[in-house]
Amino acid sequence: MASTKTETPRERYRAQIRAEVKDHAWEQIATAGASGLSLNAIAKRMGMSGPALYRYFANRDELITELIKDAYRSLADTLHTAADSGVDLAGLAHAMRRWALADPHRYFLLYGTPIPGYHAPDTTTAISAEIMTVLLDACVEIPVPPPSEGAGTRFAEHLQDHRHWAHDHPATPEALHRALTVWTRLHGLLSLELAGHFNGMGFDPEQLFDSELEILAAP
Amino acid sequence: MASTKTETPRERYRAQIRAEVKDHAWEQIATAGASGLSLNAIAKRMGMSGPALYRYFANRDELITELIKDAYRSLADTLHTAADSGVDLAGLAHAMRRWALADPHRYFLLYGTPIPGYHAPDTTTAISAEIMTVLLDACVEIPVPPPSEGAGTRFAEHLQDHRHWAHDHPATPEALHRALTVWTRLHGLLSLELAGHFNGMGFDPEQLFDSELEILAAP
DNA sequence: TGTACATCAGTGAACGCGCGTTCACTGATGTAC
DNA sequence: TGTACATCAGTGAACGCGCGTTCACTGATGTAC
Repeated sequence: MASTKTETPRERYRAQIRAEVKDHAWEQIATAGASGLSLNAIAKRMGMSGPALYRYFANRDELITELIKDAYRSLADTLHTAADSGVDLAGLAHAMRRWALADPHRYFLLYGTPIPGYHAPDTTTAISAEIMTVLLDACVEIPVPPPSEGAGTRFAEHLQDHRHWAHDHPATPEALHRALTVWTRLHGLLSLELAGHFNGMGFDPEQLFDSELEILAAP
Repeated sequence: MASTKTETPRERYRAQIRAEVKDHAWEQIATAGASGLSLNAIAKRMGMSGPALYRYFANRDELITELIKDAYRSLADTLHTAADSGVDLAGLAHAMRRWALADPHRYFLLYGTPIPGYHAPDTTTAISAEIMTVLLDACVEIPVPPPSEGAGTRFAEHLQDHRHWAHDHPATPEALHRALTVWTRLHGLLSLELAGHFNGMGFDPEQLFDSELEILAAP
Protein backbone atom coordinates (compact mmCIF):
# COMPACT_ATOMS: atom_id res chain seq x y z
CA MET A 1 0.00 0.00 0.00
CA ALA A 2 3.06 2.19 0.41
CA SER A 3 2.85 5.51 2.20
CA THR A 4 -0.41 6.97 0.91
CA LYS A 5 -0.14 10.69 0.73
CA THR A 6 -3.54 11.11 2.35
CA GLU A 7 -2.31 11.07 5.94
CA THR A 8 1.17 11.53 7.22
CA PRO A 9 1.98 10.74 10.85
CA ARG A 10 2.26 14.42 11.53
CA GLU A 11 -1.18 15.09 10.15
CA ARG A 12 -2.55 12.32 12.29
CA TYR A 13 -0.91 13.86 15.33
CA ARG A 14 -2.28 17.29 14.49
CA ALA A 15 -5.80 15.94 14.12
CA GLN A 16 -5.49 14.15 17.43
CA ILE A 17 -4.42 17.27 19.30
CA ARG A 18 -7.09 19.35 17.62
CA ALA A 19 -9.68 16.83 18.79
CA GLU A 20 -8.26 16.90 22.29
CA VAL A 21 -8.44 20.68 22.36
CA LYS A 22 -12.07 20.53 21.29
CA ASP A 23 -12.86 17.99 24.00
CA HIS A 24 -11.49 20.30 26.63
CA ALA A 25 -13.34 23.18 25.04
CA TRP A 26 -16.63 21.35 25.46
CA GLU A 27 -15.84 20.61 29.08
CA GLN A 28 -15.14 24.27 29.62
CA ILE A 29 -18.31 25.36 27.87
CA ALA A 30 -20.26 23.01 30.08
CA THR A 31 -19.09 24.79 33.21
CA ALA A 32 -18.44 28.37 32.15
CA GLY A 33 -20.59 28.77 29.07
CA ALA A 34 -19.52 29.63 25.58
CA SER A 35 -18.39 33.12 26.52
CA GLY A 36 -16.06 31.69 29.15
CA LEU A 37 -14.12 29.74 26.56
CA SER A 38 -10.42 30.45 26.99
CA LEU A 39 -7.55 29.14 24.92
CA ASN A 40 -5.14 29.70 27.79
CA ALA A 41 -7.27 27.69 30.19
CA ILE A 42 -7.56 24.84 27.71
CA ALA A 43 -3.81 24.79 27.16
CA LYS A 44 -3.20 24.74 30.88
CA ARG A 45 -5.49 21.74 31.35
CA MET A 46 -3.68 19.93 28.57
CA GLY A 47 -0.35 20.57 30.22
CA MET A 48 0.78 22.91 27.49
CA SER A 49 1.61 26.55 27.41
CA GLY A 50 -0.90 29.02 26.06
CA PRO A 51 0.68 30.00 22.75
CA ALA A 52 1.08 26.35 21.78
CA LEU A 53 -2.55 26.17 20.72
CA TYR A 54 -1.95 28.74 18.03
CA ARG A 55 -0.28 25.95 16.06
CA TYR A 56 -3.70 24.30 15.85
CA PHE A 57 -6.20 27.15 15.74
CA ALA A 58 -5.63 30.58 14.25
CA ASN A 59 -7.55 32.18 17.10
CA ARG A 60 -10.42 31.82 19.51
CA ASP A 61 -13.07 32.42 16.88
CA GLU A 62 -11.82 29.62 14.69
CA LEU A 63 -12.11 27.23 17.61
CA ILE A 64 -15.68 28.34 18.27
CA THR A 65 -16.56 27.97 14.61
CA GLU A 66 -15.17 24.45 14.68
CA LEU A 67 -17.22 23.58 17.74
CA ILE A 68 -20.38 24.91 16.15
CA LYS A 69 -19.69 23.00 12.96
CA ASP A 70 -19.10 19.79 14.89
CA ALA A 71 -22.29 20.30 16.87
CA TYR A 72 -24.37 20.83 13.73
CA ARG A 73 -22.72 17.81 12.14
CA SER A 74 -23.50 15.71 15.18
CA LEU A 75 -27.15 16.71 15.20
CA ALA A 76 -27.49 16.17 11.46
CA ASP A 77 -25.91 12.73 11.75
CA THR A 78 -28.15 11.82 14.65
CA LEU A 79 -31.23 12.74 12.65
CA HIS A 80 -29.96 10.98 9.53
CA THR A 81 -29.35 7.70 11.27
CA ALA A 82 -32.72 7.98 12.99
CA ALA A 83 -34.40 8.60 9.65
CA ASP A 84 -32.52 5.76 8.01
CA SER A 85 -33.74 3.39 10.68
CA GLY A 86 -37.25 3.92 9.36
CA VAL A 87 -38.55 6.03 12.18
CA ASP A 88 -41.39 8.55 11.70
CA LEU A 89 -41.54 12.24 12.58
CA ALA A 90 -42.14 11.56 16.27
CA GLY A 91 -39.12 9.28 16.26
CA LEU A 92 -37.01 12.03 14.75
CA ALA A 93 -38.23 14.47 17.34
CA HIS A 94 -37.36 12.13 20.16
CA ALA A 95 -33.91 11.57 18.71
CA MET A 96 -33.48 15.33 18.64
CA ARG A 97 -34.63 15.64 22.25
CA ARG A 98 -32.23 12.93 23.40
CA TRP A 99 -29.44 14.70 21.52
CA ALA A 100 -30.29 17.98 23.22
CA LEU A 101 -30.60 16.51 26.71
CA ALA A 102 -27.29 14.70 26.31
CA ASP A 103 -25.49 18.03 26.22
CA PRO A 104 -27.60 21.14 26.77
CA HIS A 105 -24.68 23.51 26.28
CA ARG A 106 -24.07 22.07 22.85
CA TYR A 107 -27.71 22.72 22.00
CA PHE A 108 -27.51 26.28 23.25
CA LEU A 109 -24.33 26.89 21.30
CA LEU A 110 -26.37 26.31 18.15
CA TYR A 111 -29.80 27.64 19.06
CA GLY A 112 -29.33 29.76 22.16
CA THR A 113 -28.49 33.40 22.63
CA PRO A 114 -26.26 34.50 19.76
CA ILE A 115 -22.62 35.06 20.68
CA PRO A 116 -22.03 38.80 20.43
CA GLY A 117 -19.75 39.69 17.55
CA TYR A 118 -19.70 36.19 16.13
CA HIS A 119 -21.01 35.46 12.64
CA ALA A 120 -21.52 31.93 11.41
CA PRO A 121 -19.69 31.00 8.20
CA ASP A 122 -21.50 29.47 5.25
CA THR A 123 -20.41 25.93 6.02
CA THR A 124 -22.54 25.87 9.17
CA THR A 125 -25.64 27.21 7.46
CA ALA A 126 -25.26 24.42 4.92
CA ILE A 127 -25.43 21.77 7.63
CA SER A 128 -28.33 23.62 9.19
CA ALA A 129 -30.17 23.34 5.89
CA GLU A 130 -29.39 19.61 5.85
CA ILE A 131 -31.20 19.30 9.16
CA MET A 132 -34.27 21.01 7.76
CA THR A 133 -34.22 18.60 4.84
CA VAL A 134 -34.43 15.61 7.15
CA LEU A 135 -37.41 17.14 8.89
CA LEU A 136 -38.98 17.96 5.53
CA ASP A 137 -38.61 14.39 4.32
CA ALA A 138 -40.42 13.19 7.41
CA CYS A 139 -43.18 15.76 6.97
CA VAL A 140 -43.88 14.62 3.43
CA GLU A 141 -44.91 11.24 4.83
CA ILE A 142 -47.65 12.78 6.94
CA PRO A 143 -51.15 12.70 5.47
CA VAL A 144 -52.28 16.11 4.31
CA PRO A 145 -54.97 17.49 6.62
CA PRO A 146 -58.48 18.07 5.28
CA PRO A 147 -58.67 20.79 2.61
CA SER A 148 -57.55 23.08 5.46
CA GLU A 149 -60.38 25.41 6.26
CA GLY A 150 -58.51 28.67 5.91
CA ALA A 151 -56.39 28.60 9.02
CA GLY A 152 -52.82 28.04 7.93
CA THR A 153 -53.63 28.36 4.25
CA ARG A 154 -52.48 31.93 4.03
CA PHE A 155 -49.00 31.07 5.16
CA ALA A 156 -48.79 28.08 2.84
CA GLU A 157 -49.56 30.47 0.00
CA HIS A 158 -46.84 32.78 1.22
CA LEU A 159 -44.42 29.86 1.26
CA GLN A 160 -45.30 29.12 -2.34
CA ASP A 161 -43.13 32.11 -3.28
CA HIS A 162 -40.68 31.96 -0.41
CA ARG A 163 -39.44 28.41 -0.36
CA HIS A 164 -35.93 28.90 -1.63
CA TRP A 165 -34.63 27.78 1.78
CA ALA A 166 -35.94 24.31 0.92
CA HIS A 167 -33.71 24.41 -2.14
CA ASP A 168 -35.42 22.24 -4.71
CA HIS A 169 -37.13 19.86 -2.39
CA PRO A 170 -40.22 18.41 -4.03
CA ALA A 171 -42.55 19.09 -1.14
CA THR A 172 -45.93 20.75 -1.08
CA PRO A 173 -46.20 24.14 0.62
CA GLU A 174 -48.21 22.37 3.30
CA ALA A 175 -45.30 20.05 4.02
CA LEU A 176 -42.90 22.99 4.13
CA HIS A 177 -45.22 24.72 6.55
CA ARG A 178 -45.39 21.60 8.66
CA ALA A 179 -41.61 21.30 8.76
CA LEU A 180 -41.20 24.89 9.90
CA THR A 181 -43.83 24.34 12.55
CA VAL A 182 -42.11 21.20 13.77
CA TRP A 183 -38.86 23.07 14.05
CA THR A 184 -40.19 26.08 15.94
CA ARG A 185 -42.40 24.09 18.29
CA LEU A 186 -39.71 21.59 19.19
CA HIS A 187 -37.22 24.37 19.72
CA GLY A 188 -39.62 26.17 22.02
CA LEU A 189 -40.14 23.07 24.13
CA LEU A 190 -36.50 22.04 24.20
CA SER A 191 -34.97 25.39 24.93
CA LEU A 192 -37.37 26.13 27.76
CA GLU A 193 -36.82 22.67 29.20
CA LEU A 194 -33.03 22.84 28.92
CA ALA A 195 -32.90 26.32 30.39
CA GLY A 196 -34.79 25.02 33.41
CA HIS A 197 -37.91 27.11 32.94
CA PHE A 198 -40.14 24.11 33.60
CA ASN A 199 -38.29 23.30 36.78
CA GLY A 200 -40.57 24.54 39.51
CA MET A 201 -43.73 23.77 37.59
CA GLY A 202 -44.26 20.16 38.54
CA PHE A 203 -45.32 18.59 35.27
CA ASP A 204 -43.26 16.17 33.22
CA PRO A 205 -41.62 17.91 30.25
CA GLU A 206 -41.57 14.72 28.25
CA GLN A 207 -45.32 14.37 28.46
CA LEU A 208 -45.77 17.90 27.17
CA PHE A 209 -43.31 17.05 24.40
CA ASP A 210 -45.26 13.92 23.49
CA SER A 211 -48.50 15.82 23.53
CA GLU A 212 -47.16 18.34 21.03
CA LEU A 213 -45.86 15.52 18.86
CA GLU A 214 -49.24 13.86 18.70
CA ILE A 215 -50.76 17.10 17.54
CA LEU A 216 -48.03 17.55 14.92
CA ALA A 217 -48.34 14.03 13.56
CA ALA A 218 -52.14 13.93 13.38
CA PRO A 219 -53.38 17.45 12.81
CA MET B 1 -47.58 67.69 54.06
CA ALA B 2 -44.26 68.21 55.88
CA SER B 3 -41.28 66.11 55.02
CA THR B 4 -42.83 62.71 54.45
CA LYS B 5 -40.44 60.01 55.50
CA THR B 6 -41.10 58.11 52.28
CA GLU B 7 -38.45 59.80 50.16
CA THR B 8 -35.56 61.94 51.23
CA PRO B 9 -33.58 63.88 48.61
CA ARG B 10 -30.74 61.46 49.06
CA GLU B 11 -32.96 58.48 48.37
CA ARG B 12 -34.22 60.18 45.27
CA TYR B 13 -30.65 60.77 44.14
CA ARG B 14 -29.70 57.17 44.83
CA ALA B 15 -32.65 55.88 42.83
CA GLN B 16 -31.73 58.17 39.96
CA ILE B 17 -28.13 56.96 39.80
CA ARG B 18 -29.21 53.33 40.09
CA ALA B 19 -31.53 53.87 37.14
CA GLU B 20 -28.75 55.51 35.18
CA VAL B 21 -26.43 52.60 35.87
CA LYS B 22 -29.07 50.18 34.64
CA ASP B 23 -29.57 52.20 31.47
CA HIS B 24 -25.89 51.96 30.68
CA ALA B 25 -25.96 48.27 31.56
CA TRP B 26 -28.66 47.67 28.95
CA GLU B 27 -26.66 49.55 26.37
CA GLN B 28 -23.68 47.41 27.16
CA ILE B 29 -25.68 44.19 27.02
CA ALA B 30 -26.95 45.24 23.62
CA THR B 31 -23.45 45.36 22.21
CA ALA B 32 -21.44 42.85 24.23
CA GLY B 33 -24.09 40.49 25.55
CA ALA B 34 -24.94 39.72 29.12
CA SER B 35 -21.62 38.05 29.82
CA GLY B 36 -19.79 41.18 28.72
CA LEU B 37 -21.42 43.26 31.42
CA SER B 38 -18.74 45.14 33.35
CA LEU B 39 -19.18 47.45 36.31
CA ASN B 40 -15.93 49.21 35.51
CA ALA B 41 -16.98 49.93 31.96
CA ILE B 42 -20.33 51.29 33.10
CA ALA B 43 -18.66 53.54 35.64
CA LYS B 44 -16.27 54.83 33.03
CA ARG B 45 -19.10 55.73 30.69
CA MET B 46 -20.83 57.57 33.51
CA GLY B 47 -17.72 59.57 34.22
CA MET B 48 -17.18 57.91 37.56
CA SER B 49 -14.48 55.70 38.92
CA GLY B 50 -15.07 51.97 39.14
CA PRO B 51 -15.47 51.47 42.87
CA ALA B 52 -18.09 54.22 43.04
CA LEU B 53 -20.76 51.83 41.79
CA TYR B 54 -20.34 49.68 44.84
CA ARG B 55 -22.32 52.33 46.70
CA TYR B 56 -25.29 51.35 44.55
CA PHE B 57 -24.92 47.67 43.88
CA ALA B 58 -23.29 45.11 46.17
CA ASN B 59 -21.68 43.38 43.19
CA ARG B 60 -22.09 42.42 39.58
CA ASP B 61 -24.61 39.69 40.31
CA GLU B 62 -26.94 42.07 42.11
CA LEU B 63 -26.97 44.33 39.08
CA ILE B 64 -27.80 41.41 36.80
CA THR B 65 -30.56 40.29 39.12
CA GLU B 66 -31.99 43.79 39.05
CA LEU B 67 -31.90 43.86 35.25
CA ILE B 68 -33.66 40.52 35.03
CA LYS B 69 -36.29 41.63 37.52
CA ASP B 70 -36.91 44.83 35.57
CA ALA B 71 -37.18 42.91 32.32
CA TYR B 72 -39.73 40.49 33.76
CA ARG B 73 -41.64 43.38 35.27
CA SER B 74 -41.65 45.16 31.92
CA LEU B 75 -42.98 42.12 30.07
CA ALA B 76 -45.60 41.44 32.72
CA ASP B 77 -46.76 45.06 32.62
CA THR B 78 -46.91 45.00 28.83
CA LEU B 79 -49.11 41.92 28.89
CA HIS B 80 -51.28 43.31 31.68
CA THR B 81 -52.04 46.53 29.88
CA ALA B 82 -52.70 44.61 26.69
CA ALA B 83 -55.09 42.31 28.53
CA ASP B 84 -56.81 45.23 30.25
CA SER B 85 -57.44 46.84 26.90
CA GLY B 86 -59.74 43.95 26.09
CA VAL B 87 -57.50 42.20 23.61
CA ASP B 88 -57.72 38.44 22.97
CA LEU B 89 -55.00 35.79 23.03
CA ALA B 90 -53.67 36.79 19.61
CA GLY B 91 -53.48 40.37 20.79
CA LEU B 92 -51.48 39.31 23.81
CA ALA B 93 -49.13 37.33 21.62
CA HIS B 94 -48.55 40.27 19.34
CA ALA B 95 -47.87 42.50 22.32
CA MET B 96 -45.31 39.96 23.46
CA ARG B 97 -43.71 39.84 20.04
CA ARG B 98 -43.48 43.61 19.86
CA TRP B 99 -41.90 43.63 23.31
CA ALA B 100 -39.36 41.04 22.24
CA LEU B 101 -38.49 42.75 18.96
CA ALA B 102 -38.06 46.08 20.72
CA ASP B 103 -35.05 44.72 22.57
CA PRO B 104 -33.91 41.22 21.66
CA HIS B 105 -31.14 41.17 24.25
CA ARG B 106 -33.66 41.83 26.98
CA TYR B 107 -35.69 38.87 25.76
CA PHE B 108 -32.63 36.64 25.69
CA LEU B 109 -31.63 37.74 29.18
CA LEU B 110 -34.86 36.17 30.40
CA TYR B 111 -35.37 33.24 28.05
CA GLY B 112 -32.05 32.65 26.34
CA THR B 113 -29.04 30.57 27.27
CA PRO B 114 -28.78 30.49 31.06
CA ILE B 115 -25.96 32.59 32.50
CA PRO B 116 -23.44 30.12 33.92
CA GLY B 117 -23.27 30.25 37.67
CA TYR B 118 -26.24 32.52 38.04
CA HIS B 119 -29.36 31.46 39.89
CA ALA B 120 -32.55 33.47 39.77
CA PRO B 121 -33.93 34.57 43.12
CA ASP B 122 -37.55 33.89 44.12
CA THR B 123 -38.73 37.38 43.29
CA THR B 124 -38.15 36.82 39.59
CA THR B 125 -39.95 33.49 39.50
CA ALA B 126 -42.92 35.24 41.09
CA ILE B 127 -43.14 37.72 38.22
CA SER B 128 -42.66 34.87 35.78
CA ALA B 129 -45.69 33.17 37.31
CA GLU B 130 -47.64 36.40 36.92
CA ILE B 131 -46.93 36.28 33.20
CA MET B 132 -48.29 32.76 32.96
CA THR B 133 -51.43 33.92 34.76
CA VAL B 134 -52.12 36.54 32.12
CA LEU B 135 -51.78 33.91 29.41
CA LEU B 136 -53.99 31.56 31.38
CA ASP B 137 -56.72 34.15 31.74
CA ALA B 138 -56.72 34.62 27.99
CA CYS B 139 -56.84 30.88 27.39
CA VAL B 140 -59.91 30.47 29.55
CA GLU B 141 -61.81 32.65 27.08
CA ILE B 142 -61.13 30.27 24.22
CA PRO B 143 -63.89 27.78 23.41
CA VAL B 144 -63.01 24.27 24.45
CA PRO B 145 -62.30 22.08 21.43
CA PRO B 146 -64.56 19.10 20.69
CA PRO B 147 -64.43 16.36 23.38
CA SER B 148 -60.81 16.01 22.21
CA GLU B 149 -60.43 12.66 20.57
CA GLY B 150 -57.54 11.35 22.63
CA ALA B 151 -54.70 13.46 21.31
CA GLY B 152 -53.77 15.88 24.02
CA THR B 153 -56.06 14.30 26.58
CA ARG B 154 -53.33 12.31 28.23
CA PHE B 155 -51.35 15.41 29.08
CA ALA B 156 -54.41 17.24 30.36
CA GLU B 157 -54.92 14.34 32.73
CA HIS B 158 -51.31 14.60 33.81
CA LEU B 159 -51.83 18.30 34.48
CA GLN B 160 -54.80 17.47 36.68
CA ASP B 161 -52.28 16.39 39.33
CA HIS B 162 -49.44 18.72 38.38
CA ARG B 163 -51.00 22.13 38.23
CA HIS B 164 -49.51 23.70 41.31
CA TRP B 165 -47.60 26.14 39.09
CA ALA B 166 -50.95 27.67 38.23
CA HIS B 167 -51.38 28.31 41.94
CA ASP B 168 -55.14 28.25 42.54
CA HIS B 169 -56.22 29.48 39.16
CA PRO B 170 -59.74 28.24 38.39
CA ALA B 171 -58.93 26.93 34.94
CA THR B 172 -59.69 23.59 33.39
CA PRO B 173 -56.75 21.29 32.67
CA GLU B 174 -57.43 21.95 28.99
CA ALA B 175 -56.92 25.67 29.52
CA LEU B 176 -53.72 25.01 31.47
CA HIS B 177 -52.53 22.84 28.63
CA ARG B 178 -53.39 25.55 26.14
CA ALA B 179 -51.49 28.17 28.13
CA LEU B 180 -48.38 26.02 28.27
CA THR B 181 -48.65 25.38 24.56
CA VAL B 182 -49.01 29.06 23.82
CA TRP B 183 -45.92 29.80 25.87
CA THR B 184 -43.69 27.14 24.32
CA ARG B 185 -44.80 27.78 20.75
CA LEU B 186 -44.42 31.54 20.97
CA HIS B 187 -41.04 31.15 22.59
CA GLY B 188 -39.91 28.81 19.83
CA LEU B 189 -40.94 31.29 17.15
CA LEU B 190 -39.60 34.36 18.90
CA SER B 191 -36.25 32.99 19.97
CA LEU B 192 -35.49 31.59 16.52
CA GLU B 193 -36.54 34.84 14.89
CA LEU B 194 -34.57 37.03 17.29
CA ALA B 195 -31.49 34.86 16.99
CA GLY B 196 -31.64 35.34 13.24
CA HIS B 197 -32.26 31.71 12.35
CA PHE B 198 -34.96 32.70 9.87
CA ASN B 199 -32.69 35.20 8.19
CA GLY B 200 -31.61 33.46 5.03
CA MET B 201 -34.87 31.61 4.60
CA GLY B 202 -36.88 34.17 2.73
CA PHE B 203 -40.29 33.92 4.35
CA ASP B 204 -41.85 36.55 6.58
CA PRO B 205 -41.53 35.61 10.27
CA GLU B 206 -44.65 37.56 11.16
CA GLN B 207 -46.75 35.50 8.80
CA LEU B 208 -45.50 32.30 10.39
CA PHE B 209 -46.27 33.85 13.76
CA ASP B 210 -49.81 34.72 12.67
CA SER B 211 -50.33 31.29 11.25
CA GLU B 212 -49.43 29.69 14.58
CA LEU B 213 -51.71 32.09 16.38
CA GLU B 214 -54.68 31.18 14.22
CA ILE B 215 -54.11 27.55 15.05
CA LEU B 216 -53.82 28.31 18.74
CA ALA B 217 -56.96 30.42 18.84
CA ALA B 218 -59.17 28.06 16.85
CA PRO B 219 -57.98 24.52 17.39
C1' DT C 1 23.13 4.11 5.99
C1' DG C 2 24.55 8.46 7.11
C1' DT C 3 24.77 13.21 6.78
C1' DA C 4 22.66 18.09 5.85
C1' DC C 5 18.87 20.55 5.77
C1' DA C 6 14.02 22.01 6.29
C1' DT C 7 9.92 21.72 8.77
C1' DC C 8 7.32 21.96 12.60
C1' DA C 9 5.83 21.59 17.91
C1' DG C 10 6.24 23.75 21.91
C1' DT C 11 8.35 27.19 25.32
C1' DG C 12 8.90 31.42 27.98
C1' DA C 13 8.85 36.16 28.09
C1' DA C 14 6.46 40.02 27.02
C1' DC C 15 2.64 43.48 25.68
C1' DG C 16 -1.43 45.69 26.77
C1' DC C 17 -5.58 45.14 28.46
C1' DG C 18 -9.67 44.73 31.50
C1' DC C 19 -11.89 42.62 35.19
C1' DG C 20 -14.13 42.47 40.27
C1' DT C 21 -13.34 43.98 44.54
C1' DT C 22 -11.20 46.04 49.05
C1' DC C 23 -9.49 49.86 51.49
C1' DA C 24 -8.17 54.20 53.50
C1' DC C 25 -9.26 58.54 52.62
C1' DT C 26 -11.36 63.45 51.18
C1' DG C 27 -15.40 66.42 50.71
C1' DA C 28 -19.81 67.35 50.55
C1' DT C 29 -24.42 66.85 52.40
C1' DG C 30 -27.59 66.33 55.82
C1' DT C 31 -29.03 66.26 61.15
C1' DA C 32 -29.39 67.67 66.11
C1' DC C 33 -29.09 70.87 69.56
C1' DT D 1 -29.09 80.87 63.05
C1' DG D 2 -25.00 78.76 64.02
C1' DT D 3 -22.13 75.25 65.45
C1' DA D 4 -20.75 70.04 66.09
C1' DC D 5 -21.30 65.86 64.52
C1' DA D 6 -22.69 61.89 61.67
C1' DT D 7 -23.67 60.16 57.29
C1' DC D 8 -22.73 59.24 52.84
C1' DA D 9 -20.73 59.81 47.71
C1' DG D 10 -16.89 59.36 45.27
C1' DT D 11 -11.67 58.93 44.56
C1' DG D 12 -7.24 56.72 43.72
C1' DA D 13 -4.23 53.19 44.73
C1' DA D 14 -3.72 48.58 45.10
C1' DC D 15 -4.35 43.29 44.80
C1' DG D 16 -4.53 39.34 42.12
C1' DC D 17 -6.15 37.57 38.30
C1' DG D 18 -6.87 36.03 33.50
C1' DC D 19 -7.27 37.07 28.83
C1' DG D 20 -5.69 36.94 23.50
C1' DT D 21 -1.91 37.29 20.93
C1' DT D 22 3.14 38.18 19.15
C1' DC D 23 7.80 36.95 19.00
C1' DA D 24 12.33 34.98 19.16
C1' DC D 25 13.98 30.84 20.26
C1' DT D 26 15.12 25.54 21.34
C1' DG D 27 14.52 20.70 20.12
C1' DA D 28 12.62 17.20 17.98
C1' DT D 29 10.87 15.11 13.80
C1' DG D 30 10.79 14.33 9.20
C1' DT D 31 13.03 14.64 4.13
C1' DA D 32 16.57 14.48 0.36
C1' DC D 33 20.70 13.06 -1.41
